[in-house]
Amino acid sequence: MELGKKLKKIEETQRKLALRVVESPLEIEKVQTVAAVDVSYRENTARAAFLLCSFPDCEVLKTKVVETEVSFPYVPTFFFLRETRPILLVLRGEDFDLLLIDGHGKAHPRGYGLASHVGLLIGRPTIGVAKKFLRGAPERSFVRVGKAYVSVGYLIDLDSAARIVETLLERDYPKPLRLADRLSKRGSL
DNA sequence: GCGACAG
DNA sequence: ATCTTGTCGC
Repeated sequence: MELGKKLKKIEETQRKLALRVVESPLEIEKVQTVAAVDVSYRENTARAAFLLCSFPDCEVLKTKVVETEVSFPYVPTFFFLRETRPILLVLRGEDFDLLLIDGHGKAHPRGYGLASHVGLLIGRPTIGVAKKFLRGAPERSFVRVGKAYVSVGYLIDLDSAARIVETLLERDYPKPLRLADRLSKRGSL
């Protein structure tokens, strides 16, 4: 089956899974640790970085890096096909109260971006944090915090997500994600 | 056919 | 995301 046809089927899957995204307030007082993940590429290798820090202080508690073969090309609005695997790999065995992901959650044409997909798979609260707006995102599905576009990933609501990202903001971008980005690109902090 | 489009 | 020189500004 050609790629276009496959993507059509995947679109349907995204719409179906979007219905299973749980959106609910998260008690910020109970958040003690926040994790962030980011992925960088080098030829056919994806390098996923995991960073755990305390909340709200954001003291780095742990870092981890794993590499894996890249399995899918980057296709806008199908970004999750490319990054889900490396992310699940680096998250294996890790624990945290909340996860920040470099990509959109509900701020997506079908209301189901990478952050929602990862959240649904691991059953933990996730927040989508992107640097750019994605054409086709539903009205009011995101909020601007600093320079970031924040949206609901899973098990959280937009209000809680915005407040948490606000708390972690450093130079207009959440610190854990900046560190995870550096970690994935350089291999160390 | 052309343009736009998370990372 | 990644490839990359010089250049502008604080």
